[in-house]
Amino acid sequence: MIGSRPILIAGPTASGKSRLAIEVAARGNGVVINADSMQVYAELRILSARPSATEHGTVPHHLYGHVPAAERYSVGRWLADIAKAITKAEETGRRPVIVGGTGLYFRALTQGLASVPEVPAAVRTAWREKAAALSTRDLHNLLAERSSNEARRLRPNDRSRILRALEVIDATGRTLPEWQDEAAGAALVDPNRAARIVLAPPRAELYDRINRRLLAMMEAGALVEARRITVLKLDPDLPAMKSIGLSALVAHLSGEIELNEAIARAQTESRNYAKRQMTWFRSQMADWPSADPTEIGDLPERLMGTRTVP
RNA sequence: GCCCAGGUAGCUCAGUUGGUAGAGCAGCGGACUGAAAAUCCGCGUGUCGGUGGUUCGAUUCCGCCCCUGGGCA
Repeated sequence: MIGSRPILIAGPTASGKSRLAIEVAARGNGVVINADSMQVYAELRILSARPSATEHGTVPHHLYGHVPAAERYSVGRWLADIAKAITKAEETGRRPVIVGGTGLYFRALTQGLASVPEVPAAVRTAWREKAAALSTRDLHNLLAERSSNEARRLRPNDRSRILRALEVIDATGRTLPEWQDEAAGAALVDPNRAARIVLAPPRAELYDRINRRLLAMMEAGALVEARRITVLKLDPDLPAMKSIGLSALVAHLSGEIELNEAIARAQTESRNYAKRQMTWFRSQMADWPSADPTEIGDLPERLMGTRTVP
């Protein structure tokens, strides 16, 4: 557990988190640390809305664009990375300002992550190849043969969780819930000792910002960025390839759809995502204070204060 | 002006041999432990373009009108 009092800023996409984080870090001798699963990828600067070097100003930023899109990042790797980043911040006497939109990352940070052994790449690859020819139902049946409990726990259509469950059983001989019960990881940050906030703009306002930001991304060169990524010929199954808007822009680049349709699709995906984020924050992080960033008021002061934030 | 095809949910459309209608998308709610910007679950009343007529009953059949698209002039 860390000694200093970190500041945690969560919020849906386009809610203005990064700006707030930079302001707070600049005024409070802090470092900004990323808690967003897509902003870690080097090739996704515009599409992931990663703050640019000029936006960083004089504030140090960590865990932004430090992973090649060809790699498979994960919450486990992020947790290891952020442990180092926090330690480093403390050594230099700076306060960590952890900002992002990935709810799972905040959960792992503040509640710990089960110490499941890493599934060997060979096992993962084997399952991926095997799964390619199988329906999700088939996979669910395979899971039921190995553990009826796991099969019952997961929906028969939930392909990504079913695959993960199969991999874990195959690689470790135990199920995920067994690991979670017996190998609960310690939390890196005690949420009660951190200053934390969930930015929650009114829905209509947020959607408007999302739609406008997509247009701004286009002007900033999102198409060029998308093309650069297609040139890499990466496995479409990689996490970075699931970045919002990427498939729509690629579809346009290959002549399948008009530009305005690609933009509309990317905007819709982004709105859908924001909605899922808000659901997570509401239910999984219900004990976090929330604030409407459109009337930000003294939020930076409250976050920096030593004991005014509940 | 004439001919043809349409006008049904916010959008794209299906359908009702006459008994007031349902898909996809959008939108809304929910789940969530190493792919999480992932993955999954749930939610469908709308003058069936308007107006007359036929009928026990019309969104459905008939007349007229309006609108949209295409064609002919």
